Amino acid sequence: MQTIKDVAALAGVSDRTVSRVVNGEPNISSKTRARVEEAIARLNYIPNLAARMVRTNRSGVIGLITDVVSTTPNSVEIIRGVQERVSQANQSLLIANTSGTAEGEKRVWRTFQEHRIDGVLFATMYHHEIDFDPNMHNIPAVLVNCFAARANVPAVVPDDRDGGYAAARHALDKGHTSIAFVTLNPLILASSLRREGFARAMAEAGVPIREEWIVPGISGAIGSETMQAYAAARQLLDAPAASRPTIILAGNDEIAMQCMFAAASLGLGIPNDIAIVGFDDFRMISEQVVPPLTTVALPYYQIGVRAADRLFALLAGADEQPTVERLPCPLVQRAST
Amino acid sequence: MQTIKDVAALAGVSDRTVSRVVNGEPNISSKTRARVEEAIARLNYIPNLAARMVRTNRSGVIGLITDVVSTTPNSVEIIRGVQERVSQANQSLLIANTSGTAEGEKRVWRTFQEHRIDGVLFATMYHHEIDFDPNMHNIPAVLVNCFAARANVPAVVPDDRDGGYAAARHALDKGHTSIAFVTLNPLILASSLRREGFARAMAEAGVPIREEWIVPGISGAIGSETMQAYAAARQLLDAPAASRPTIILAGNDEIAMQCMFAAASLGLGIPNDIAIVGFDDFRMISEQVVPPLTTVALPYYQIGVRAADRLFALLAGADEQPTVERLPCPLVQRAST
DNA sequence: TCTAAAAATGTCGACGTCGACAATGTGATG
DNA sequence: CATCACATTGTCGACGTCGACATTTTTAGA
Repeated sequence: MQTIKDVAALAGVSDRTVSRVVNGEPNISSKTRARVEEAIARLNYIPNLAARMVRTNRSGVIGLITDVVSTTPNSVEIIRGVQERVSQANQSLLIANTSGTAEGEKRVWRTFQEHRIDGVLFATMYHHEIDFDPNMHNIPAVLVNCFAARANVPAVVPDDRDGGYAAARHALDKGHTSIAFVTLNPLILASSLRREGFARAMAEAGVPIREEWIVPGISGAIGSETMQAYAAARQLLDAPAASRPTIILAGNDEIAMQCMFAAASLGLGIPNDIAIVGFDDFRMISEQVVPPLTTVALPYYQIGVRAADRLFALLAGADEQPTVERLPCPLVQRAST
Repeated sequence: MQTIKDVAALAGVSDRTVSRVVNGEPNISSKTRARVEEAIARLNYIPNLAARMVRTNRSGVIGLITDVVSTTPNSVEIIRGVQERVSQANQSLLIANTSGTAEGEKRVWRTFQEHRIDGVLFATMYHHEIDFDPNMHNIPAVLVNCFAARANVPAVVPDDRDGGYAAARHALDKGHTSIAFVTLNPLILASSLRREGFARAMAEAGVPIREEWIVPGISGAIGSETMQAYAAARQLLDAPAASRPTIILAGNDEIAMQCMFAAASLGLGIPNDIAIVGFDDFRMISEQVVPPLTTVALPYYQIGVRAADRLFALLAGADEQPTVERLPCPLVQRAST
């Protein structure tokens, strides 16, 4: 592999001058620059980042730790968003996942430290609170889709409350007042947040909430939950038109899909007999069900972008106050409402 | 950050001895090793990979190039499989994607070369033939979910033909003879392969193929295709019981899902009135539709594992003959058949 | 006990790059 | 034409590690 010295020899200058050209330093005569650049091109020289790093002690690498997020389809978008910014900043992205185990997490941190990464993004599959001590690893970090319990760590999360509000608001705007809510597992943070937003919108509109129409579509301990949205929806819908809901807000798109199957099994048409609103905007479902699903989009791509931005700001010493940043969840209107 | 010399000083040995301990070299007295290890632990010393690399000229980093694969949910499993092996081998994984553009691909290769990665996995979203010249970049490479047109490059792909065969075989085993096939976009390689497998199973069983029951569920130029599985399935199923198929094989799980909606819209029960077999085993769909979907699983995780294995073999100089390796697509039985 | 082989440890320098500083070239000014 | 400021280029060595080789210590056999 060619080194900076080979280039220097060919161009007839010192290696230091080549280094200056490569790094775009000022005060190079345009004639010299041209000669060096030609030599670089001719030799197909590519700088050795490792050597640079040994010298400068900055790696230009950002680490992304995921619990199992890189495994879960809906949050792959986070990675895309991060990558977008990382490559814009001419840095590289090292991805590792902990498999959700403490041992795995230890291994990952070690790898990152061996690489002397400049900063870390820590992403989780579910939006939830975690126990994260930023001082433990001594590497600038931004949390993604989660936030720190004790410490003050910058974090970027979806505004689930806002999303729940948007879903309910949409139902109300469409003139519905008989509104059911088939929720996520109540143990999940997103579940309560979305429900809060829902409740606020209902209160604002002065529409009473029918508690018996708020039922879990998923339940059980995390990690071994059961899906029961189909049964729940059937029970809600198996009633005379006058005494059943006219719209179902679903905790996520899978729940919404099961609700659609339930409606179909009862011969109810969507959206005329029963309207349905999903959550997450997981395209493979929301765009492919029949009819396509109106749903609240989780801004995963944007979350990735913002998280990367904030990390770079942190690295640049921009004194961004460490806070939890909540990104809005916009409603995507399709044919199910 | 602590260096090997700090450790050496604390342990009262030479830095070279510490290096030997760190790298597990033989011929170290257990007493010395213990002293060194204690010093390492006490100082929380972590080796500097960049420095090691400058010296040894091996980076311990594998690059994964994806076109947009890291974006697509179903093949995230590839990444998981790769990561499994990479971390087992104590290496790191650098992931980059080309966004599908030539410019992006160039950028990614440059990044990889700057990092002096040891080898590359090149993964694509769709199983298809690509134009890949292994000599161009001069880095050992294994193709994933694609294969090289001209050159002889090791590749790992799903055996779509085998999968099509498995689906048809399953239908036949269940006693069906009125078998319809709602296919992928015919322009896609997987589409023809799956269909070939289907045809072979039918021929072997001596069951004639009804050409009018083989209809595309997706069509249009790649990148701007339209989904029409729902309409296609309705047309197939909107007929008296005697003159309609008893089972539909779907080109993928999304198509299968649309077929299920079509069946429901006609008041047909699954699997009694009409059975349905999917393809891909994309869990978010296959496990959540009602009833859960019998489907042919794409072995993405295994593909990732094998690809990584072959790359390491290549790096170790094991003269694995460069061939396309096809991994089987097992049928997953659920309630839709 | 002595000797040779094997085991354990140390010394030195190079890997490719860039920071610190030195040296040279260039042009403007008086 | 001397002087000075500034632009341009070069020299040297260090970053942290490990390969090559040298030296010292231990072990085994006679």
